[in-house]
Amino acid sequence: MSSGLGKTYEPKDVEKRLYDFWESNGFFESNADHSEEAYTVVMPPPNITGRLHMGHALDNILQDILIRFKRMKGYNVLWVPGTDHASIATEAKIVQQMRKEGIKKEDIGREGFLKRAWEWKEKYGGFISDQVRKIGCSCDWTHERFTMDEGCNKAVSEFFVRLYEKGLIHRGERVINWCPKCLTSISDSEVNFDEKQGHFWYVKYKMYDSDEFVVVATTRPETIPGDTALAVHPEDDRFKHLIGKKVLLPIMDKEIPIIADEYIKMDFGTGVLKVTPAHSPNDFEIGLRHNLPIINIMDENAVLNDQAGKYKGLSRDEAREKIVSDLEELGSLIKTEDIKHNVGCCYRCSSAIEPRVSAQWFVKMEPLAKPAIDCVKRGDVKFIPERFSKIYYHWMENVKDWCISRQLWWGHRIPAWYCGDCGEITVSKEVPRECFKCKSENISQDEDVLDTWFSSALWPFSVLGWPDKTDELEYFFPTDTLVTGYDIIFFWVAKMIFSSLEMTGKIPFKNVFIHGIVRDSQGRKMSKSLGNGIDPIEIIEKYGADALRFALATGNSPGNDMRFSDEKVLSSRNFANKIWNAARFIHMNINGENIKNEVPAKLSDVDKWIISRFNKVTLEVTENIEKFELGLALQKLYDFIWDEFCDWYIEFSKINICDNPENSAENKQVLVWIMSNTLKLLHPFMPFITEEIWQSFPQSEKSAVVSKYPEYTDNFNFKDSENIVDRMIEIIKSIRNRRSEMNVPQNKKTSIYIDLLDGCLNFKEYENMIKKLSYSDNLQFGNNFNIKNCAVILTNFAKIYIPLNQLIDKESELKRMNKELEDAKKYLESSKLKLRNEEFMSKAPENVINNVKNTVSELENKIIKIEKELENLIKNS
RNA sequence: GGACGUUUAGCUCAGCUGGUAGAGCAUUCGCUUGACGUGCGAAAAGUCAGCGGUUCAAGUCCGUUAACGUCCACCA
Repeated sequence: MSSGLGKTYEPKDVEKRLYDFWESNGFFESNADHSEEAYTVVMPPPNITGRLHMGHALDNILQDILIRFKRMKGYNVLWVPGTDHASIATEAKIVQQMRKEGIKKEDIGREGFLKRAWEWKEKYGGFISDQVRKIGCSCDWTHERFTMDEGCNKAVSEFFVRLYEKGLIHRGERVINWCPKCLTSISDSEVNFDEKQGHFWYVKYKMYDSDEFVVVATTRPETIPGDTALAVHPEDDRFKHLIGKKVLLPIMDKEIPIIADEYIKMDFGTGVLKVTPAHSPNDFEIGLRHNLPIINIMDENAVLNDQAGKYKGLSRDEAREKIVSDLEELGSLIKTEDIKHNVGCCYRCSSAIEPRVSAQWFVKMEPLAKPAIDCVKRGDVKFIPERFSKIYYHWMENVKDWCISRQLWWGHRIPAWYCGDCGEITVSKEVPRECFKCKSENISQDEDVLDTWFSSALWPFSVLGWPDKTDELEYFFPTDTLVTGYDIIFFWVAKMIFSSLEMTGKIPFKNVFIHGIVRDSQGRKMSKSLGNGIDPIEIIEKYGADALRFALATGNSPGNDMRFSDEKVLSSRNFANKIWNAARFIHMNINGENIKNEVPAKLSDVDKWIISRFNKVTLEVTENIEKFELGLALQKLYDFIWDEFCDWYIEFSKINICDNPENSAENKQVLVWIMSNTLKLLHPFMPFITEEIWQSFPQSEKSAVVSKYPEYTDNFNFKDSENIVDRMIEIIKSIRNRRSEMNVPQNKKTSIYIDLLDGCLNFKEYENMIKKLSYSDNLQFGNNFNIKNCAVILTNFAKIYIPLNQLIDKESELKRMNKELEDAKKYLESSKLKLRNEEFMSKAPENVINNVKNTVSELENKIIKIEKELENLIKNS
């Protein structure tokens, strides 16, 4: 950029060019050269299902801030990007796409389908990397990975086989969550419970050998054909005499036993439970305890099968209707009650889950959970904010076995082969030629694929080469920080922790930095069905990536949700423009001169003031980022740049450069130096604009990306100068304030007389600055001015007179002064009260007491002055 | 049924280890000031949800209540 450029920052002109520059220079690349301490982040791989949404943008931006910061801090930084095959989600998308073409999965077969899926992956995976680049993420593309690439496949097999050999993976028949629409099993984490309106049907079950009957309350009469017992509590006096006897299963004309089990709650429903082992996890357990038959009455589409007798062929909803009416006809239905109850639904398609017994693969969780809990308890893995560790514990401590097989095609095929002869299972990393037991070659691989989280669980180390012992694994692992949303703690974070401990013996990451979700301006979750989603790429095209980044990072506090609104982006864009123009101003003034980008030897108080302030901001921002308080850090940079640098230092400089054109070299040098270094501080947050401007000034480094992050130094603490300039600002502000209160327009200049009460301060050097910035055409310093008809401002160190002649309204001035007096007296009283309080005096720390003492003496002075001025005012009127 | 979060200016939210509350947007007034009107200067605006406690001192720590929100569990 140069001074000849436009008044506004145009992100479109720079973003693509700079990203290419960074990437082609290899600034983001890293290797295990052991040069410096490593800092590693693996990107939570976005699903290849489509475009990135605002949540991804937030997640990636937070990572990029940390990564760029650490890189500039001198770490050997590795940020691994990648995408997730997202088994079920992607498969559903492809099926949906195929449906539009009138094709079914079965039409093209497994191979044909996988071919299509890989084409999908190429296309959408590419979109996503492209979008990640647009956001400005400085990840190492030479390390880009995919959860189904060769290395990850190898890791998945290794993981599966090792767990299997250890007895932690097994295949078995259990009641699992079956989605009749996705046609696959899903894990417990993938079931959402939605409250739905339903009914309690009270059904009569007649005793087999008497006219006595019991009543069962059920929400699912369609499962009656699968009932294999009724159960009551063993201590329930109402039913004790019936235990062991048989009842007639209505509509099926079948006898089933009444059993006793402690699981039954006497005070719930009628106290009698119909046991349907094939269609309820709890009933399945009861069935196991009592050796009950397990009758699966539904097929994969949740349509009733042969076992349901005459109800065969009906969907579960049709069957419910039919069975209820049949029961009614038989007189077995006693009453129907409306109830609200929670129904498990598929997290993807929202259809009601059908608990269904089937053969699936499971990971035994208990032995894995314990070390995973311990490593967080020990603090090896830290959650930020800390409260999320509680959620993690709760889940880990109650975790059930993990169902990992899915009846899908897109994903990692289960590395297990069944022998057609002896029926044994061969589990192997390599494709086996024969059954390990009977050596038969008549073997076939399991048709199912693995849960998508099975491969994501390995992500932090599979991307570094595991299971091979690579240099990268040695050097970059464990990774440092995982950045992710709280909505994914169970799905992913927990699984990575136990998998890593089990496979590598190490934690996967030291910190888990949790952020909230991005909501719309009304606080609603962004969703497709609501149509309130905002596309981050559209925002970038309209306002620039830096504006998007600023909007998402500012005011963001760990773990909390945030709202996204146009106003926020707009003010972010304005901030970018502000910086742009500050730079334009500097360029206009240095006007091609060869300015050294360093702190000059000779400094004015104003120079020292801004350097000192910059130094403090550097310290605070660094500390904030290290504590993951990114929103706070950014806020401080914003305030520093806008309020201190632009509104004051640049304004001071204008006057100085104008007054001493031949003597302003140092001033220009400070402008360039502060600007350059502030841009560095800001670079992790707004990489494009900072780089663009930074490069326009003389630099010894090639790019802000690889420049050294500024550091706090004691050499730049100029307390005295800070004090002087702060007071100067106070004087200017108080004059502006008073003028404004009296409705003096800015284009009307006034005289100003300043009586400095504090001998050690000499503002004369800055006379012109004060004069111009307080809209005055005549400024005088002196003592004991005697000026009539003027507004008087009293500060702790100065008495300022503004003659306003005809403008001054004595009435309002009197009123104002009286109020000022009153306020001061009030404040004085409360301060004095403190000093009289013995406990305060004995217990409060000395500096607090001194502060109060100072306040008291200042206030006392002020009150005397105000009273005197009041007297003058009255005398003169 | 458990757990957690939020409650601060009209709106959206900051406020770290306790020391008389801040920003952005909106509002009002004034400004073609030599980078920026995507700007400059100024103003108004808060019983920090209620109650109780600890403390010399509470927005901040503890307890409790309420409203809203989230997660977990789930009984047929």
